[in-house]
Amino acid sequence: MARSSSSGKPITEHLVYLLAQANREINRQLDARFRDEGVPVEQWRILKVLSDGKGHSMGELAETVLLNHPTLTKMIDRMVTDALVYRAQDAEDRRKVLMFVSDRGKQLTQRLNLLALRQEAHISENYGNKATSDLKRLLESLIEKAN
Amino acid sequence: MARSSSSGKPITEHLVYLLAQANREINRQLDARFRDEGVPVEQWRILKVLSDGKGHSMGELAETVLLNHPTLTKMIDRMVTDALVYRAQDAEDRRKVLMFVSDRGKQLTQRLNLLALRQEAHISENYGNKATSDLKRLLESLIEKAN
DNA sequence: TGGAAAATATTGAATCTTCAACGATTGACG
DNA sequence: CGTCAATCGTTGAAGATTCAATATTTTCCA
Repeated sequence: MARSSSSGKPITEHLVYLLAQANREINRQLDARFRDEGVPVEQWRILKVLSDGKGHSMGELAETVLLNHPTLTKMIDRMVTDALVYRAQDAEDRRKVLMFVSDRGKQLTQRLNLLALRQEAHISENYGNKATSDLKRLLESLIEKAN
Repeated sequence: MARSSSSGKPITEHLVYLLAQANREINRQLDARFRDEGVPVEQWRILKVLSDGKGHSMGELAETVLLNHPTLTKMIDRMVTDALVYRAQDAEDRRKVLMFVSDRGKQLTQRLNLLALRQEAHISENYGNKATSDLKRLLESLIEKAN
């Protein structure tokens, strides 16, 4: 006890560490499922958001896909090169750029959605339905409070 | 209902997204607290693990601080430059490099630990003691199952 | 023992991300 | 109206991460 006061509690007991660890692990597993499609998880997020067919501005998109602006701009550049999405200028506010998903992008999105749903199902099975939904609920409310 | 089957459930309902979002947010807040010390959260993890005074090999360290080997090697290079840690060859197994924290590193670690504990306290307050410990418990068991 | 295979850490090149600065457009308001 | 500040997205340079390949040491076992 004497010595442990200076070293603090172990890192594995910090929420910030547990979140990082869980995130890393789950993200990795999804990445592994996406391997064949060669698409990083971030691009799936982008595609998924755009798949409502409406145009989304870069700013809004950056916010919801958890990337900062310059990172998103360059990731979108790559996706445009791959013909997954395209840009259009917003007529209402010409500072804005609206992003849309292409047909090719839509097809890819569906394949990725399927892989993601399989992962969720796999987690629910191994980890338990209740635990999974409890965890989600807690995360949602943590996120809400954190803002 | 008709249309939503092709678009799948919203991304905000995916565990993998909620984890990413929560992790990003909490990590950011800690980073903000570390701002004055100019130390990224990853370096705090390294310092904290090393602060038991024992030598830790690069492999073991990489595992527990959630970095892959080359990333860790280069981050350690920077920390050596900043005189926070130092390397020593393992006498038992000369393939291994053992990492130790310096005195300067120890002092920094204590300051960072304090900031991290304040964050935890702040979260517990705003988010609730029970919710916090429930969340931790669920994360721990998710991580366990995921391996 | 000797030599192939595995384990450990590092390196260099390529890729990705971030930071600070910029250009263009819109909004605010004197 | 005119101009000054704020918003939006992009860019170029710097910094960090990753992938594949390498060097070194140890382990295994024929």
